[in-house]
Amino acid sequence: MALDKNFNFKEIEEPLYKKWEDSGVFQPDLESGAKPYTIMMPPPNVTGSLHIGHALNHTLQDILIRYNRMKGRQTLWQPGTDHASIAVHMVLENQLNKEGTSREELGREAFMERAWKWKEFSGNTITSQLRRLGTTPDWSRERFTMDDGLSKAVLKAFVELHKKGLVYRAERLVNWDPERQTVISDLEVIQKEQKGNMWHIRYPIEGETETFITVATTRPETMLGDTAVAVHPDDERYKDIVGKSVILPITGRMIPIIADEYSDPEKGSGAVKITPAHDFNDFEVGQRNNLEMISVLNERAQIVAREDIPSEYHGLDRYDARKAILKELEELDLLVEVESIKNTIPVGERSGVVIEPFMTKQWFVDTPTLAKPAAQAVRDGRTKFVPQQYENMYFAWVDNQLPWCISRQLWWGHQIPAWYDEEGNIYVAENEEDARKQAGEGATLTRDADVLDTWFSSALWPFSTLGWPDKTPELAAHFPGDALVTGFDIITFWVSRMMMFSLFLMDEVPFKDVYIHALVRDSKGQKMSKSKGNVLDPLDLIEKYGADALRFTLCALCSQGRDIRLAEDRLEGYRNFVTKLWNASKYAEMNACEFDPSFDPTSATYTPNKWIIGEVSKAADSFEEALGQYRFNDAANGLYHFVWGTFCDWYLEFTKSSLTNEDENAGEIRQTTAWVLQQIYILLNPIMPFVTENLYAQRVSNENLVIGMSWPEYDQSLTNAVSAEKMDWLIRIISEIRSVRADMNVPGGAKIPLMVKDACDETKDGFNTFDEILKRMARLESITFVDEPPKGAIQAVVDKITLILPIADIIDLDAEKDRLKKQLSKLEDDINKVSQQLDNKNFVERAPAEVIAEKEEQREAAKATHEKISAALQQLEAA
RNA sequence: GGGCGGUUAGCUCAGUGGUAGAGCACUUGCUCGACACGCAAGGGGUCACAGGUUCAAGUCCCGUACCGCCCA
Repeated sequence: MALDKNFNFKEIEEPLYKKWEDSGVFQPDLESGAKPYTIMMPPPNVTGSLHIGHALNHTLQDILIRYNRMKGRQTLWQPGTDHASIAVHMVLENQLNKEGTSREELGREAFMERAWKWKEFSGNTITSQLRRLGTTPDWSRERFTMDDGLSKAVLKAFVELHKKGLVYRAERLVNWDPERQTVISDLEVIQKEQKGNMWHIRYPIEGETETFITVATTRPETMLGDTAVAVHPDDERYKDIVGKSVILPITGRMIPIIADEYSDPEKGSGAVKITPAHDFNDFEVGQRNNLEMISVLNERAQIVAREDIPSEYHGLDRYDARKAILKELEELDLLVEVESIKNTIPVGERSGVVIEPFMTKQWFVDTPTLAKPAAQAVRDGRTKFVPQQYENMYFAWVDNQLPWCISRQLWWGHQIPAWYDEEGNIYVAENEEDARKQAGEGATLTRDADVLDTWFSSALWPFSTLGWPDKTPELAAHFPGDALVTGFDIITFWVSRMMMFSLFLMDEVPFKDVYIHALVRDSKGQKMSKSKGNVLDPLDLIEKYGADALRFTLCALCSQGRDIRLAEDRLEGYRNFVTKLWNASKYAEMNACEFDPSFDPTSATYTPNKWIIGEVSKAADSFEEALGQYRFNDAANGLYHFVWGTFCDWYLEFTKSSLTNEDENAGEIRQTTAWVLQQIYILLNPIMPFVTENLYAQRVSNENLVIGMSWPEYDQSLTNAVSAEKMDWLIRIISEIRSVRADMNVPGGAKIPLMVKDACDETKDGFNTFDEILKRMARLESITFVDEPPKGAIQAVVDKITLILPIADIIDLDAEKDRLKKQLSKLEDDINKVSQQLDNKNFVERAPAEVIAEKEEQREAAKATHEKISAALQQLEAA
């Protein structure tokens, strides 16, 4: 069966993937006793669909997994998705809104049912898309953060943390989303810059007439909750009034003037209003000064009905209240100035709603305590970041932890395992029965209605997916993992929390290496986003160029510490590479290069064969070295260069005519060609699995899948320096002649004679051995050895010999003279440069001997070439 | 404001103290029996700027400018 004209990826990818999946190789053989290799897939959001960032992330993981599987490791790539509390709520509540109902109307149970149904329906989108990429996680072990097992792990972790006092309930100021009506974490709040106003308001001082203190604020509506005015203790202007009170306008409440370093004398009037229940900084001031905390906004960010707040404000939305208050202040002649400023406002990452600092009772994790061992583990090198510079980002976060608020006023998620009795006592337990035991007979218990932050369950991922808290064989084998592959934006959300929870619950780091890859941007360096319309959809790209091309592109562009700018022409280039490999295989097929399992590469005798076999082993070594250091671009480019630049451009050309002429080397060449291709299919398989698997099946054997094969190990003797040197010489001779011909505009088709001057016996031997190759590839009519060049010939120097092309009649002699002069001047520059160094006493005294020797050699070589070229020029000028 | 990264060919980027590299683009020439998604050859660089260390700096150090990111 002959190969098609091109690789028809559209028809081949899907059935091939099925073959892989059905073969069972994705699953680790726990009985094998082989050294485990484990990667925990960062669980994509269950609501999500595949974007180019996922494509990069999963391609890199798949390359590591496929490679290590072939290396014989017991490989587990653990896949799954997380339940994305807030995102799912947003989807479902939008649906309910459209239907004219709400989750409250529906009730918790019915809502959850609906959420599960929705998950079953759309939750598989991303996992099926990942299959299109050709990724090979163990789908049979796919987990979801709300599975029974993982939920059990969440309960266990919560209870364990609570026992040690590392989970607790407290009243604190938190980030509140008034639309979603839930707490969100610091990390989900984005500080957005905007144009705003700074309103300067006068507060009358008690017991004095016409004396005011002016405060400035960007949020006038919170003044209803002011409980102090603060001035700097060193501020002379206000020295006398510290300790007095101001009459808070509109409310008539008396609030003290206090001295606190928080207020900045340089800013505005130097006096600042303090609203501890509505601002994080003011909260701190309040704690320091024992101030009252007055919440004036409810959970919907509406003004509450307090006695000291005039009733017309009750129930007003925060922005309506702002307008009304400003109007009233103006009427009272208390608004002295409105200043236009740039300020930042906190916005919910997902909802886009302005976040409100809100006083409420919530559950917290004592992350400041948990973060200490997590930081130490990286400082000790038990977990390494690659590239290392990302450790800074990790430390910046982990060393400056604030308690992590983990309760969310949502339903979709893990309900907090805490029960309250009628007196408000708290019982934390894995189930109600245990809680009841703690509470004693007759207590009426109600469970906390809130759920946990999704990241709480994700933080357990490296061991909860393996069956923890049970002691399973997979947990024993595959924890801790080897590598975590993720983007830098997830270091804080996820990496640090896995570190903390893993060290606390498992007493071990969750993974040895954290490889942080780049962000994929568009060709102009802009972040891809739907609103900008510059999104490259990986599925479109797969449709257009094939999964192999996409995978190879992402791998080849993935250099460390830089973002990836992805343009479609790169994909085109690597699609061409797929085609190149295809055509080389087709060439082999047409020339009857059939794979011979009995072929022993160490037995090859023909020099080009020995050479290319050695090059295979070098290419494999570089690939392994690069991958070992997570240098994906080097890994990809090394193979690219070997396949295209070495094997196709040189080896196949060297050996072509032996095959057509059926000379004495033809047999070994056929074996070698087929063997090299077979090796290429294997070496390239981790990056380009589809085309290599397909070619292997068609051209080598379809008995076994490449995916399950062993990574080749090459005998050291295969890298043969002597043949490498010989072939390198041959390549340089051919390149030099081709270059001179092109420079001198010798017609491509013209066969010309070559004369060689100063050839030693070894060189003559080389010319004789490769006579046919030289004549064909350099388009030569004849090769002869001479002592003196004829008049008016082109000359070129390679090593110690001079190549002479006596074609005076077809070339422009002046152009040739110019060419030689240019070469001479370049050589003179080189000689001067090196001489300058060699003449420098300091250099000769201090530089290492081998460097000096190298320079001397360079100078000698340049001088020798210079001499030969000057002779050529003289000879030409004499003509 | 604090921190981190970047600045190398037209573009996108490698580069590990010892004479600057790749891919794409560009120019020229090729219906040579695998491949025009190709072959061959070529042009193109003040390595952002200024200073320092060193026998020797794109590479190490300091500063400046600009770009990007993270944190406040």
